Amino acid sequence: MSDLLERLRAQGWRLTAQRRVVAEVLDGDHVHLTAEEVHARAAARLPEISRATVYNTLGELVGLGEVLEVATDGRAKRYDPNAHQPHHHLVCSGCGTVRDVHPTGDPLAELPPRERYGFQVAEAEVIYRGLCPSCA
Amino acid sequence: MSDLLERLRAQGWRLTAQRRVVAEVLDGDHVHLTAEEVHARAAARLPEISRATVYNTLGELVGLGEVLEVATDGRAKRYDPNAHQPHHHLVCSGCGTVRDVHPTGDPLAELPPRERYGFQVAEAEVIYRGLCPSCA
DNA sequence: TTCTTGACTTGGACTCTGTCCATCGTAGGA
DNA sequence: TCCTACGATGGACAGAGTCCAAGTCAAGAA
Repeated sequence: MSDLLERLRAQGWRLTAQRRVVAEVLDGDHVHLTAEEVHARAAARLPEISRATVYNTLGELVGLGEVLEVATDGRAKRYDPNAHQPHHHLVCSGCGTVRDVHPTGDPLAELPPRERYGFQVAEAEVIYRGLCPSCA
Repeated sequence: MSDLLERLRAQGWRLTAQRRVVAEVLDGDHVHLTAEEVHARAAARLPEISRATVYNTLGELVGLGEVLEVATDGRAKRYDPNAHQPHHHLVCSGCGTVRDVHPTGDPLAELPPRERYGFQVAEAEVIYRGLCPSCA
């Protein structure tokens, strides 16, 4: 986590209380918060923090490759701090819980050239859907 | 297409001009329109059709399994009439164009039991991202 | 330590996507 | 042809996210 703050600082990021709190809120495993959730948790520590700042900061972290944006449903995007280890997502259709998962095989390698339509394919994102133990 | 209308009628669907136009707009291959786009095209043929009706009809078609909902970006959902042949999607990060693709291998089979966290996994959805020939 | 300045934050207005609801219209069976 | 329940309408509303003008402050300079 402090690694993250150091890396950001090294890239010329100005370190403000707001940015620090947002980064701290995103720390941990299997964290997939929506922007509103990030704002709520950040506001618990820094009550004056604004929604706009949370959106700005999340957008910057995504741009810097430190956080991933995941659209698990048609609703709010979720933010995943596990950006340096390749993985995919398992989502509960009932409650929306998200887990990071590591399938065998590489989906990118499984798309034959003739199925690429001349695209320069850069990445593959897999979302598994099902019911979690509590919802089943 | 008329097959679709027949199937729907067989399921007790009341056939109105509005529903027919929405179904017609969705006819074809590699069709991935947003609700607004469906509305615009439907309104070209039936000017009085309302947004609410388009949303209702799309929702019903999805519920009946005749159309798939695809969230390719954080923005509007897209509606894919190719619901009876399993496939995934290739999305251009530049212009948002979507193509249906058929990778080899089955992503579901590639998720080991210990990576399922007790979930009853029902489906896997793969989105390939890259740049289309025009955007590259 | 204090000053300076440009980057950052704020909050409110705004946009986009989608849902809801009361009312009106009509498909299709009797 | 008539009836009526199902479907359509449009306007209000809600959720998620963006934009902007004005105020604030981190961090380098003196």
